[in-house]
Amino acid sequence: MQKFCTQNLLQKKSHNYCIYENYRTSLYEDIRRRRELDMELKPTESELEILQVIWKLGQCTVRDVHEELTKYKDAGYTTTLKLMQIMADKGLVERDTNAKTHLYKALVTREQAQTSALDKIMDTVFKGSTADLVIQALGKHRASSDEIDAIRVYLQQFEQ
Amino acid sequence: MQKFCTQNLLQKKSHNYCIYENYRTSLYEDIRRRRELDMELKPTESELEILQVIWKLGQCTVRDVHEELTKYKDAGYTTTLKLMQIMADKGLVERDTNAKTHLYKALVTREQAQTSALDKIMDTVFKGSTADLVIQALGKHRASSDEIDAIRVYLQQFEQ
DNA sequence: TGATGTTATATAACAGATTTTGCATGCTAC
DNA sequence: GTAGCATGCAAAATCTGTTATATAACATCA
Repeated sequence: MQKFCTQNLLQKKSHNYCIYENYRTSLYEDIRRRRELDMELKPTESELEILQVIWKLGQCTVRDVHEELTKYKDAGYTTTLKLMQIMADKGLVERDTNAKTHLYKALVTREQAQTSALDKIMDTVFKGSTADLVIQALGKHRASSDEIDAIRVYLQQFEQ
Repeated sequence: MQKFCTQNLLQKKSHNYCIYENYRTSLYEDIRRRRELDMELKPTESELEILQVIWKLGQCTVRDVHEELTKYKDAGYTTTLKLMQIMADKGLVERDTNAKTHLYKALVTREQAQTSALDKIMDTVFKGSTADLVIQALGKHRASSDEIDAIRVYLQQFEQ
C-alpha cells in the first residue's frame, strides 16, 4: 500500500514545502477529512435504484422490487436478490426473515440520502456555493408556482 | 450479455403484460432512455476531482494537476497521468500533444457537470421536487446573507 | 560527442469494489 | 412426486483506481 517507485518517491518529497505553509496545510486537511467521512455508508448506483423502489413501496419482497426494476432496466432476479442481501449486510435496509419470503424495508430514509447527495455535489461541482446550486436548480427544473411560493415563505425566516 | 438462466428467463417472460399497458410502457421507456443517456459521459469520482483542478487552473499539464491533488490526497504521478489519459479518451478533456509536455483542458464545463449532477439527484432522491431540493440545500448549508439576497432577487422573475 | 540524469508518456498488470450470473437447495401447494 | 418460487453460495465479468516498469525526449557537462 505504501510502496512507491523511486520516481513517485522523489515527486512526493518535492512537496514537503507544505510543512512550511501551515495555513494551507490545514485547509487541505479539511478536504482530506471530508473525503474520508464521505466513504462511510454511501449507497452505490444500483443500491440507490433499489432504495427508490423500497421508498415507494414501503415494506416489500425481492420480487416486488425486481418487478419494478425490470420495467425500465434489464436485470436477473438473482441480481436484485443479491444486491438486497448486500444492502441488508451494510445496514441500508432491514429484513424480516421470519416468513419464508423475506420482507425488506429501508433503514436509510430518503431525507438522509438527500442530504448526503447534496453534500456531495456541493463539494464536487458547486464549490460550496449554495446560491449557485439553488439558482441552477430553479433555472433548469421549472418549478410550479406553489413550489416557488414555498421557497419564498421558507426564505422569510432569514429576514432581519 | 444476453444470456439468462432458465429461472430468470421465466421471470422475465412474466412481464409481457407490459405490452398491454401501453401508457405504462411509455412512461418506463422514458426512464430507460434517461438511464442510458446518463451512462454516456459521466465522470467517475476521481475524474471529477481532476476536473475540479482543471477547471480551476484552465489549461494545464499532468504535473500541475498532480501537484494540486497531492495537497489533500495520496496519489502517484502515474495514477494521475493515467486518469487524465482515460479522460482524454472519453472526451472529458482535450489534450494538445504538439509539445513534448502535453497540455490538457476541460471539454466538459463546470456548468454541464452541475446540470448533470442536479438532474441525477433530482431523479434519484428528490422525486423531481425542486422545492424540496432548494429547501434542503438552504437548510443544511448555511448561506451567507448575500447569497440569500441573490436567491431572492432571482425569485422575483417568477413574480406575477 | 557522448555519457548521464531528469522528466515526460506508454504499457501492462494488479487489487479491490461492484455488478451479474449459474447452480444448488429448500419450501410449499397441487 | 413435482412444478414453481424462494434463498444461499461461489464465482465470473466489469469497472475503477493504482502502481511498476519500459521507453522516448531533452538538457547538460566533462
